[in-house]
Amino acid sequence: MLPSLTPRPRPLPDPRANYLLATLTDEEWLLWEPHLEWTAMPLGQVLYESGQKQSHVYFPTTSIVSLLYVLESGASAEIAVVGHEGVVGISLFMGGETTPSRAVVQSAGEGYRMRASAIKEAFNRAGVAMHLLLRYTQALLTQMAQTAVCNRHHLLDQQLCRWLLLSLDRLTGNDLVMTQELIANMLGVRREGVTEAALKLQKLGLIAYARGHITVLDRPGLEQRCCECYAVVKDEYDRLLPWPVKREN
Amino acid sequence: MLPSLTPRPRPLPDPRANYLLATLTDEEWLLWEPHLEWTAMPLGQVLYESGQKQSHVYFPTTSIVSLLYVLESGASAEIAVVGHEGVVGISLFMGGETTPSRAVVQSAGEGYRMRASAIKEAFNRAGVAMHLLLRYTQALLTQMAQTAVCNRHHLLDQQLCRWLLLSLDRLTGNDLVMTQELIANMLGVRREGVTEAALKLQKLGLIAYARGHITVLDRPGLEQRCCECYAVVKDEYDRLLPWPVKREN
DNA sequence: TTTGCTGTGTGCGCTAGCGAACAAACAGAA
DNA sequence: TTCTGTTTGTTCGCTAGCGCACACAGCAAA
Repeated sequence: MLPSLTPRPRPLPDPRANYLLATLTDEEWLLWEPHLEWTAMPLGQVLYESGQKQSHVYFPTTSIVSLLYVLESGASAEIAVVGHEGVVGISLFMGGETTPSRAVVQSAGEGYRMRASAIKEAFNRAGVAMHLLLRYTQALLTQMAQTAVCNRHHLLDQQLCRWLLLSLDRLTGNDLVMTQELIANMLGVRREGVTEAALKLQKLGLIAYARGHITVLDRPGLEQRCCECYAVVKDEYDRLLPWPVKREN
Repeated sequence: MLPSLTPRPRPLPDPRANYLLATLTDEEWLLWEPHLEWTAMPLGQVLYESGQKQSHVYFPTTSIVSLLYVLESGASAEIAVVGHEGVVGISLFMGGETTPSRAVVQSAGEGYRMRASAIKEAFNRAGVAMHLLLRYTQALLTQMAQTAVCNRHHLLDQQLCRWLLLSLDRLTGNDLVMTQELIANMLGVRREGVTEAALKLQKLGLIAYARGHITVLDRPGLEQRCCECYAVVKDEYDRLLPWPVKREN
């Protein structure tokens, strides 16, 4: 499925399908470009493990990555999701080197990666790129905070809607390849709970579910059924990470 | 109780009771010091409102500040707590200017504040101070993430322990001035739930509770009864925000 | 075809926490 | 003292979600 085996002189998929890479100034881009390495990101790949030193940051283009916390008990919960709008591995430029979370590819696809040393150097030039990365970090922070509140107060149905919408925003098309078991792990709930919630949505005609393949049929309906959390996060991403109006890449 | 009414030529309480201010290099300190303004932080004071432009950052010294999310329904939940180890208002230097959360003084005390323009200027010098603030931000991020997981998976009893310990770490002594009603708001649960949990801890001899006044009697016992979340966050703070060994202020 | 595996649907009893209503203890003011 | 408002304790029915067990459907390999 992935064209990773096909030899190509220069990766065809545009690195600048990633928002952060796309909105670099031309000058910055010239400095970044040589350090970017195309990489396939297959489902389940662990980009970094909790507390483990990270060698690269990843800029997803067509993939989605989940940031997961895994508890001693084995229970887990997603704290944020990263797609083509962001970067995985912020602790490298934030200065912590590691974080107590795990990053797993939740939806297979592609992306670009950059060595730790290169991103640090780029960050420490302290230019527009740094401020871009910092604004992204704040957006991520908002997502995490909203997840915390959502976990506390909202029904599983609503959380599933939020999760579907967040994932959908990071993909092209209306399809998700994702078993209920995996969704349950992400949301930190039972698989049966997801089955139940998904059935409700299906009966409402909002989604169609078939053995690890979800199709969203009625996005507005999904948004309506969702808790406010999705909108808050979305608005904050839009606010903090706007597309420049002047430049056209 | 607070000496805010006593006229004083220069604030006696040391600004450098705040970790971030304390670990500035001497050169940085000279630049920061003129911009720091002593401020009383009474219980319940709102330092910033959700989505509202912030005029200052606050460096608590003897106070504790809660970062709260308030939902449309009126329900709320604390996503992180800031004391003498940190700063309130990171969105100012992160570049977002605002965040969708609210900052409320949870435990009365004092602190220092700095105008938005001054902190931005200090941050944009891109020196050690910037990296210090960024490491703090990462620590805060960890706290928020852990809160999200804790909200999902742990019992109220354990969460109360976590909350007590996190608060205690940010104060001197073993006393907290805090009604169960307020704690419930912070944890995003019912007041009755807190009553029940607090009674359990009291019967175990871990705390003593009396009309808005908690005394921790057995801290190790509290830590033992707590979920792992407290330790994870504590370790991460210690790792990211170490006291310099060479310098002695 | 059988076998086996992976997903999904269902049923059941159980529990933590909710919502609401109310009682009791306490503190400070009149 | 009495009054009043605040804080804490207690009860009761209710529900979302858990843990467990199991049925069944789709699919692929043997």
